[in-house]
Amino acid sequence: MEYQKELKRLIFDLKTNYLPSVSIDLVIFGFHDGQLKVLLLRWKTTDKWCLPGGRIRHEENMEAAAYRSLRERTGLSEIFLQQFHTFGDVDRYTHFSRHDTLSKLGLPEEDLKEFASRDVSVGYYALVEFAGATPTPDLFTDECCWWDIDQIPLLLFDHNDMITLALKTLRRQLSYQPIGYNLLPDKFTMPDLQQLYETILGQSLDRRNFQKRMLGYGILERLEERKTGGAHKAPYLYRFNKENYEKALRDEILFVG
Amino acid sequence: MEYQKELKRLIFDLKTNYLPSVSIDLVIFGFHDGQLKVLLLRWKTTDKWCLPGGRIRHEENMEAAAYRSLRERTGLSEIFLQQFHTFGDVDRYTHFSRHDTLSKLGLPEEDLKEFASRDVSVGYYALVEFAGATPTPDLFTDECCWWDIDQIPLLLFDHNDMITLALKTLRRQLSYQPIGYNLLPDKFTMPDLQQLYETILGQSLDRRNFQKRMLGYGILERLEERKTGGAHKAPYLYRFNKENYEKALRDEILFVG
DNA sequence: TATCATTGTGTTGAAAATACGCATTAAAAT
DNA sequence: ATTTTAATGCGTATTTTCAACACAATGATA
Repeated sequence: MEYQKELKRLIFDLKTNYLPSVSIDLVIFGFHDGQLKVLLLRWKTTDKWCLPGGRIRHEENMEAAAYRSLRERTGLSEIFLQQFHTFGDVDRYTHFSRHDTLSKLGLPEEDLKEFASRDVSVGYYALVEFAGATPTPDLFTDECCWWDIDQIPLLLFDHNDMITLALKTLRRQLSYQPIGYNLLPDKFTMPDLQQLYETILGQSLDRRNFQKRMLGYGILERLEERKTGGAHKAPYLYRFNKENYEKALRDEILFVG
Repeated sequence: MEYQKELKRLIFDLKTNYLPSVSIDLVIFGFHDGQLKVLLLRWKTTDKWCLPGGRIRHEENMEAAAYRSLRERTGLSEIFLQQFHTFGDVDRYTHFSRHDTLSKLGLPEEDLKEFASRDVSVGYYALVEFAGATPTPDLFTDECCWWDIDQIPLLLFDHNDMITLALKTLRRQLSYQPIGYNLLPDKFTMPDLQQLYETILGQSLDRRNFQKRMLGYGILERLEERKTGGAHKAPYLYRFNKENYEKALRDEILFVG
């Protein structure tokens, strides 16, 4: 059985080359059709979903490990990635037994014992451009795809809690840092940007005040082009001024909140 | 040599009963004489200082492990404790070699190898009442005492960075949560509270506006007593209304910022 | 060419944050 | 005992920010 062999090799690799007791979980946010989405994986031979994750190599910085996992699941690099919390409860595996879940992979009991032991997990959230990502499952999973944030099912482990906290952190971050650089295409309209903010915050904002504030921060460049094709008045296209955008990120200027 | 024996036992205990690869570091803030203080430990037989820390038992929640370490260093429980960041760089041991530092303990080379390997460390910060704490060193350290926040020396490992980030997080927290419950004595004056805020924020605030805002949040109860003894007009004593204080913590109402 | 929904810009009023005035007070100085 | 001093308690203006709303401009559609 080719798969079992590969799995064996993977387990051996994990045991020897990666830090024990610590794992990484990723809440990857995308934005499409006015909806905030999260990338989920379906556990092999089950109908249960979970967050993508990874582990840290012995000679690898933790953040680099998170970026690596992100790249493996989406094909993207150069992405906004932010650590938001580390989860260390013993009973992080409430909804479904971790032992049972892992046994579905067809692991021998000896490996299960070690593998199913308790981990501390560092949570990161990422903001990626929906269109550019190529969702790719890993060896533990059959399927990888986007889910609407308000239609997430009951997930494996404590992953529902992770998404909730990631979103809460993201919303708070919105109040002191700009957002959108990795979520929107290079050129976008003001309504696009506003819809992004509204989706993340879960509330509608006044169109005119929003525009005023955004322009006031000096992180946007208005292009001469307009977005044609849609009905009615054609809106201007904007682009982020990367320099000012990153300065705003550093300085943590107050934003919409 | 009794100490070597005890150290051996400790190392064995750590290897068998605690999670490998993960440690906890604590930035314990106190407030005294108008100064923000941090609790530091002096590494055995050296003049180098570091943050207190600990490890997680296999069947112990991570937060419980942090509380346990906090209790061991200060004698205090029931304390404000908050996770602020997890540090996972490979070269977290820049200023001083981790191998050399650990060898000062008199460890045999075999233990050193395993023990000096790279850890991921979860950082917590705590706010404690200065007067109530009893600083206590551990087996790795000779001395445990408070340092003024602006007189911290070059510390072992990446502990200077940890303090910087903890303080940054604390300052940010101040903008959406009340503070002081575990930093001030039971009864305190408005100037006491203001001085605490000013010290943490590193800037002076208008006395009258500060009072107005604080009273407006409804987390303070003014007592009939006044604080006598000092020169000039005697200020009222206040006490936190625990119920409202904790409600404000939960609701994350906006505060001074 | 008129219609329509949406965009771009400006104005106004309320609310909040900030700056500042002054009488009161308790210890210290005279 | 009286005056002085410096800090407290409470109050009022001023400025700034935020939220609500009005209206002209635009470009595809009918």
